[in-house]
Amino acid sequence: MSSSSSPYHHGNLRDALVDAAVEAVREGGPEALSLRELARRVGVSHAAAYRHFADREALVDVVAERALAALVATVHRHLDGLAETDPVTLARRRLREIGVGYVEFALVESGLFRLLFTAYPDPPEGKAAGSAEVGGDDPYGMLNAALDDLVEVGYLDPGVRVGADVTCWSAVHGFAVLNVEGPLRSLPSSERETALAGLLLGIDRGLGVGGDWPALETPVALG
Amino acid sequence: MSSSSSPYHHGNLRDALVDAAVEAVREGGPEALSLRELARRVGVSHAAAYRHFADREALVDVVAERALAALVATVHRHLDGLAETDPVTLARRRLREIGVGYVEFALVESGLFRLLFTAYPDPPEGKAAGSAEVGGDDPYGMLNAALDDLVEVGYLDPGVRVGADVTCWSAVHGFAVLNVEGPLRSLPSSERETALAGLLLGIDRGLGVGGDWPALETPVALG
DNA sequence: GGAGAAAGTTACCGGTGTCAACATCGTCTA
DNA sequence: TAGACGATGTTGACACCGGTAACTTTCTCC
Repeated sequence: MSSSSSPYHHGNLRDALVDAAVEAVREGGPEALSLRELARRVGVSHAAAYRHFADREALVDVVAERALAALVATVHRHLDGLAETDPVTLARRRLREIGVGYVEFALVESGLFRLLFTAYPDPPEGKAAGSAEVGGDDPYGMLNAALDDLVEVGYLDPGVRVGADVTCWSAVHGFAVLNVEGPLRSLPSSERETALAGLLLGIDRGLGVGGDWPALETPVALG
Repeated sequence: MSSSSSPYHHGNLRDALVDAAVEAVREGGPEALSLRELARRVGVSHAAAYRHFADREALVDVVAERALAALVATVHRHLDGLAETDPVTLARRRLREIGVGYVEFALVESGLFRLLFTAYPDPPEGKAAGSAEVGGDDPYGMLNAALDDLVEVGYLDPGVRVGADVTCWSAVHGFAVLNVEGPLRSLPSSERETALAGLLLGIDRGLGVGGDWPALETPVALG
């Protein structure tokens, strides 16, 4: 009497819960992640989740990992779309596309983005901790790699390089936050794009070593 | 028999609730703002609050106003501490002190800061809406005033002026967010200060019209 | 001195996270 | 092959939360 209807054991509840959680967060942000609601959706009793997650936070952390991976994927996609021969221009456009991808993800997947930054999987911090850090699979690593490239091709002064990572991250992240959940959230998207273009241009110009490089001409398109 | 013990009517429940709410948020952030807990603290039944606030959100909005006022006050305090004769240097240092004050507030009053940006009292947006906007009593207005000053004294190119407001706000806000609740939250404060100094220097340098202005020398001190 | 509004109260509803006790199932071993 | 055991899922409770309705007390004003 167990074969038909619903089996007592779900089979892979954990994965099902995570999938449902990701979906819920995509649609309603972090505050839409309710264990009971998830259990309901998956067709399981409200306490079942505790066999797989210590508490709500533990599930949030797993969703955050997924969100981070998705963010990295979006940025990578932007990077891969780059066709450019001149190494200096390529490096500059790389940095810029990281910013565009970051902001695009924040706007398109705002639920995941918001959750990600209330539970960021442990920080870059000391910059010397983890092994695969620079260039690794987090936005900060990619940013650092891009900045190092800019130094290598001679566009970025090594002295300026030091604080550039935090500055770039701050600017782009701040733009994203202000536009996703902040006071700029109802800006028309055209204005938003020109504003972002201006910001990225400011970064590019502010970083340049002062040579006679022409400005990057490509417009910004989000989404 | 109403004079002693506890009078049926509190007297000024509304103010008491707001005060208690501000205190709770200062200590525990937005998620610590519970109507029932507040009612308990003030010594009143849990439903009493609904005579003064439509719902929780309404109280949050009032706290947000207070938070905004406190933020503005902090920035103003930094601005008032400026003694400088040269108009260009003064304008540049004004812009910088706005950034420092903003970040300082975010770090010192992190609870209020976090609440503020989940319920920002309606946005600058169209830039043409409200009356007392530029130079008014919100950080965005102060920022715009400072940038206009920079144009007036000849430090900032009018063409660059256009997007400068969003860029500056994004950079400083992003820095604050990353350091308050984000991946940089456990950065040692000395590193934090040098990072902020670098960011503000980047802004100042990126905005400069290219004259022979010397770099601002003052270090950043938070708190 | 009433009438009526303002500002409290209690009692309830549905929602949440979390835990303890119990039921069921697969699996591994005596 | 029988049975024990651990993994997994269920039920029922508890303590919170925000919110509403109905009732009571107090203040104010005519």
